[in-house]
Amino acid sequence: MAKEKFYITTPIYYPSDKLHIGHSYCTVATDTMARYKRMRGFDVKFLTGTDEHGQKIERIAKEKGVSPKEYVDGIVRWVKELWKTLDISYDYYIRTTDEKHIKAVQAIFKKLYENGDIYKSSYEGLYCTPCETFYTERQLVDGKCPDCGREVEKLKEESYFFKLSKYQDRIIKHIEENPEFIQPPTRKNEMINNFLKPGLEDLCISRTSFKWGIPVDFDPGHVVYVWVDALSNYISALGYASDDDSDFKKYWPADVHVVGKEIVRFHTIIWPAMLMALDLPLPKKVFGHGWLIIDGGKMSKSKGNVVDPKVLTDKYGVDSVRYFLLREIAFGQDGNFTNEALINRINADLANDLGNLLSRTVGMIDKYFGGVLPKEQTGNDFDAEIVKTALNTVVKVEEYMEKMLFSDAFSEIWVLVRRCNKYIDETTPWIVAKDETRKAELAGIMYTLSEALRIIAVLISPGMPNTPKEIYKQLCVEDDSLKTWDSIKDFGAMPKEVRIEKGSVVFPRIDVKKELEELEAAMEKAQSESIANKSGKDDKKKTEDTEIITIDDFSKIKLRVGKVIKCEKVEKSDKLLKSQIDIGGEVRQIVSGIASYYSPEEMVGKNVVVVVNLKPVKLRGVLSEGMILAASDDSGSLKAVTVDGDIKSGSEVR
RNA sequence: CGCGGGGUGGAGCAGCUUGGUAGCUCGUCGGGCUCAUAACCCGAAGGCCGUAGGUUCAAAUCCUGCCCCCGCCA
Repeated sequence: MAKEKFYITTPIYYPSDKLHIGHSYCTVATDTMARYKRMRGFDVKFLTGTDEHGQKIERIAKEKGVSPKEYVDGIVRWVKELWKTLDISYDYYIRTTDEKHIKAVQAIFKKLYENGDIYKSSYEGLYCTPCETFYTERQLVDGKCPDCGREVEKLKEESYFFKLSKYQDRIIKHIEENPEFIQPPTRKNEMINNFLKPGLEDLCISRTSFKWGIPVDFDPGHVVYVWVDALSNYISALGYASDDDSDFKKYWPADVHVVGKEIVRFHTIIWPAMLMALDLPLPKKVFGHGWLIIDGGKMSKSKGNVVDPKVLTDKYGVDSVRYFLLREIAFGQDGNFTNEALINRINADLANDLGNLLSRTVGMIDKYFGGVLPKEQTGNDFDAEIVKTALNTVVKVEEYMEKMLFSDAFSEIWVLVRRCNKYIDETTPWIVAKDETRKAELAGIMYTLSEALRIIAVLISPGMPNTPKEIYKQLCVEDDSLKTWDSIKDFGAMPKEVRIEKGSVVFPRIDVKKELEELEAAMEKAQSESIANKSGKDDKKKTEDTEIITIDDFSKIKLRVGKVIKCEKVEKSDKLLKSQIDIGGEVRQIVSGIASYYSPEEMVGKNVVVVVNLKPVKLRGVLSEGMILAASDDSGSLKAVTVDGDIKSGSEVR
């Protein structure tokens, strides 16, 4: 009998830069679901990839002096490495620059055009000529280009439009009638109230203002603009509109598109409309997950608070990082990411609870039985409780996994882990071991623990692909049939004569304080590199387009010499120093992002230049009443502006 | 302005759809145990569930006003 299919996808990521922990989060979650479904006997297709066209990439490549393709090739190599590191078991990697994809998109575009779902008109938008980019009113900063700060102008461009409005009612109906379609359900209201109810506007789907895209084959000069290009990946990857569309016939429609909450809209409105226009079935489910919040704010490259997943996996191992992402944050909601939370989670759950349980079990079998349990075993009063808990855990985990509630699933597994630790306390094997006549009883206790550990290993395998291998190794589970999901439906599948092979500690305890410092330093390094690159570029731009100001403008800025009398690190911040600065009869507290360049001790005694009439702000909850001037170059170094020789604090700088 | 999310013991969260003992993890304190990775097990302290009203025999849970935080990604 043919296996039931399960088609699951991640978004295709935009490779304008390296990916961060947020992308990893999404991909790890999708991978976990894919692995779970495979274990449950599904014929799984797991797709991920990259969305490689567009103006931004064209521009970055130009700045770097390489072709767009060369540029994305480099990033894609890096992305694939990252997925390898994180043990992502994708079945296919789609690149929008693949020939297969390009052909499919052109075919789709043509079909939509021929069906009358696409028409040619003109697109009017606010255009920044130097940046060659259109912006919407809302994107503008003070009515100017958000990128370079210059004026934008209204400009018309000839474009193709997709008749999104035509499908509005059908989409509303579909969403209303299929409560499962948008997950979690809270996102549904947002879509309906914000976009569908006010009315959909037709969608601009081609551009002439840049070249790096898929050409509209019947109208040279036009390239397909993001939506049709990117969203089509889910079917082009399956061979839609190609010579071999067997995969498409087999796997479409997708069982679930896992996406970030910021793109739920595209997947629940635009994508369904496109599919309706193509007369194809809609995906069964779109799951919008939340964001990882860093320091209370959204993670973004411009904020410089991007977390590099490789730093973490290098230090703590893949399974630990995967476990943290899946367990700490309720899928579908935003969640805080901090190094401290990561380490605490690893210590508490993995080292103390699971790792230690394995270690003490294996240790006792070794110590009391020389590594092999005898066949003669008797049970005890507490066994029933373990069996009940184990079987119940399997059922609960299945329920949660089906709903992609990974955090709840793991939480449930740990109920069993803790129950096992408690079981050891209850049965006191170290006392039983002292009585030679109770050997069978002791062996029974060890068997129960071993079997429970095997079940735990199977349960965690979708989320943690490596740890089970180590557990099986130490418990000498070689038979693959004991590693399947079906094998944990009954307690006791494992042969009674458990053998063990002592191994290394699976999750070593982490010294929180020491590790936190090291980790911050490592992150800091990775970060300052990327910030340096970025600010270097920006600085150059600024020098070039420096606006001329009058002496009056300049005199608005009050600068004074200040002596740093005290300086310390801002708690829980990697970058900030808090200085008390004497600006002549007044001591100001100023917070500055220079901790990577100066130690607090170095700052004390310096005569720095301070902007004294800057509006006070709170940085990380610490009040900053001014700003210390500093110079930085594109190699990433930074030097505070100091005064040549001694001068009274508070002297005005002009 | 509008829209969406959120405000629950020191921290992070669950509970709210289907009103009726406020739950979990970490942290703190006390105890137990010694097989184990200074770990494990038990117990305790700590919450007027943002705020003001309303509905109800009964509200963290439903309704209304207000305050605060986060996001809005064409």
